[in-house]
Amino acid sequence: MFEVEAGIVSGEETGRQGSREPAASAKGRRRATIRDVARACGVSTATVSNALAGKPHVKAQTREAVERAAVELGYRPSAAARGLSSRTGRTWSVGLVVGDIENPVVPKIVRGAEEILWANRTSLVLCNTDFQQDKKMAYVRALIDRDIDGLILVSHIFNDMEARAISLSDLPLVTVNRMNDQWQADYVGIDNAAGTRAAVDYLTGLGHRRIGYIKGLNTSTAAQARFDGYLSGIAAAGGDTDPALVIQGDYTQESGAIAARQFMALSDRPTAIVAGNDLMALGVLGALRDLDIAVPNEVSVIGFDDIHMSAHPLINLTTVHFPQHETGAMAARLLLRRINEGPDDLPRSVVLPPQLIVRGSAGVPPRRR
Amino acid sequence: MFEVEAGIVSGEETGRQGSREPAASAKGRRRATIRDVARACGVSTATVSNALAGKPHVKAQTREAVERAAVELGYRPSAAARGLSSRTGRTWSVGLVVGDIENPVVPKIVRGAEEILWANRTSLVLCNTDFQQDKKMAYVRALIDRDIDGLILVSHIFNDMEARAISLSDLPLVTVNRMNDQWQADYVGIDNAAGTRAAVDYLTGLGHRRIGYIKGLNTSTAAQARFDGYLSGIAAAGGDTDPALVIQGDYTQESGAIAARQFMALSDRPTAIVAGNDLMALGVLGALRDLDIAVPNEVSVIGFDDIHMSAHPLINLTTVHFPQHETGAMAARLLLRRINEGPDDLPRSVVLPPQLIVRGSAGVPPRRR
DNA sequence: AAGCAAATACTAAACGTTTTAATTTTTGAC
DNA sequence: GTCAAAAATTAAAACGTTTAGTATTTGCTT
Repeated sequence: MFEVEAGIVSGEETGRQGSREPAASAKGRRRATIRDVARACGVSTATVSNALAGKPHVKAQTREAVERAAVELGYRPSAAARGLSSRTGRTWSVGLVVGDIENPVVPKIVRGAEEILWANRTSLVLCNTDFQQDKKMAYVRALIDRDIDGLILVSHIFNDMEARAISLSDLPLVTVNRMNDQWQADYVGIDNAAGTRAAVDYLTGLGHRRIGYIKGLNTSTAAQARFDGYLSGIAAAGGDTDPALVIQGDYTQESGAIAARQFMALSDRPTAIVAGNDLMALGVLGALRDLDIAVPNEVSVIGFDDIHMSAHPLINLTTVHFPQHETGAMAARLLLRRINEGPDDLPRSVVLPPQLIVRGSAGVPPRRR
Repeated sequence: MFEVEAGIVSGEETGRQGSREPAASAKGRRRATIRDVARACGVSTATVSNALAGKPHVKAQTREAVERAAVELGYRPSAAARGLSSRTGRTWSVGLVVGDIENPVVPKIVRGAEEILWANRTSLVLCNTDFQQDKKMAYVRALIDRDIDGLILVSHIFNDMEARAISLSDLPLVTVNRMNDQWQADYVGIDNAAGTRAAVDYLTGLGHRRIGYIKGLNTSTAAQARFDGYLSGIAAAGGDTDPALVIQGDYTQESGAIAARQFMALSDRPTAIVAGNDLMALGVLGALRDLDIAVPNEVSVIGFDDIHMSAHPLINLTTVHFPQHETGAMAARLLLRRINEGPDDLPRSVVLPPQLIVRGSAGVPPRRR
């Protein structure tokens, strides 16, 4: 399946030396500690700590000497020791729990969060759960063991029991894309119902009345809200409420393709299909191409999310834009805020507005035969 | 731009209580320490540590008691304290440095690595550098401060000076996709030259002789190798070596589109275009669609990477498959191996084979006018 | 030249583990 | 019962920081 080649050894041999001196061993120098710096400039570790932290009550001259010695020795404080010691014990790291990093919306959210976190010298521990309960729990436990400062959950929540089991009580927490009725946490997401509603309104405005909908996984509140938007749009326009027009998907491209075939097999086909996300919409487009059904002339298609590929000239999908980058950034901002402010202030919700992006996959319905 | 709604406060007020008892404060119980467990079953911390670590020389009865008390109190060892103490001081976390998490190949690599790391109880600190030198350096420094056990660099390397500056000497290191002549590290990647060569051979086999190539960023050894494969393929088939047939791109879709327009403006157009990656190939396809040039009837297009979208019926891109998941997984395996074995064994290189995936974007060249 | 406050620096404890070396307890043979 | 060996446990010393609390120096006032 693959080749393993012997690599090239560059530079000197790494032979072991007999001595076990802590000063400098065969394999590179031991990392300098604060004590080394203190010793180097004849001063106590406390002074080094204060000097380097920019605390007052340190003579300018001493501070300089310490700083010089620190760079000289290449001293860098150990994050672990810091996290342990300080009364305010921050580890400057947060957990980011996602279901599937390969879902195109996720990297954009991650990127948005990373940007803000990086600017605040906080590092990001990425956890991919495959949407498995136990993996999620195990990951969060590991994160708590690591004393992370906070947690961002993308499309995940905890039920009451889980939250209790991992004694989540005072961990700063932000949920993205998934409302949490049971547990107290900040939230950031979009108005999903309004998004789908805009899509449906656009279609009914074009004259469509028979509109199919492909639902996302029903474990998610977002999926439900998007569906609600569909229902309200259909109701408002007096559209067709045939139950055969709603198919359950699972947010994957394949499930979109399957649903499309199912719709097209109907004796009374829908003239338009709205998908719960772009990935399923892409599946629809693919299936329709395979079936040689023209988009939008025979069937209109609208997605949700506005992933990168939807804008490609060969795809050209009309869709509802979900501000992924901003969502991630906002989640990070809320989290840092809560980490700094403590648990005292009320949980906040930030609801970003979705926006219909009109491209070429939706048009007027075909004339009735 | 967005609405901020006051959240709903659930449950009891979080008013401060006067007392400052360490036992149980207003904001949830303090985390149980090993000392608490020890006290709870009248035993020393050393015994608790040994019992929980499954060390020998602990009476079965004691072990049971300790285990019971541990779960009872919800005791979980602090990772930070662990990393600090133990002689073998492992933190069970590694850094993963990528240039751009939004590039579709990256999440798959990340996912592959995550899978292996998770199975080995190691967590993953994600760093997104935007390919900026200073951000890369700062991130790595932060990682080293965190005492990570090892580092995976995706499409990044260090030059000698950088490596020295962060005293990288004994940090287990795996580079992905980018050979490193100066510094000693494990490597995993694919045979890029062979990949492009296969693509070019396929095209020349179909009769193409005038084949355009869009190079990736020339800072990368992978980009160079892919280009070398093109050159050797052209040479082997006696193809056209017009320098106008090679255009420098930057791995983005936009640069692919620009290059395509440039090729099509030529008086003597190429009959086929090979792109250094799929993203640029998608740009080519988009531009050709905009120009109303048929693929593959007028121009054939081949990409490199085989990102998810390339398989979509509307894209249907012939491309060279780069085993992204396996690459990430292998990188993690190599890293864990080196972490466990220590720096003594020779650096290894794993070279995975690329594979030409024939889809619909390449065909026989149009008949000469 | 003494006295005193401010400025500076230091000592020691704390953070939560693991590990070493020492100590106590148990076991089993005589 | 005695004693050595084996087993179980423990006290104490790390690990590398930060931070109270305390001690020293400095510089100014009388």
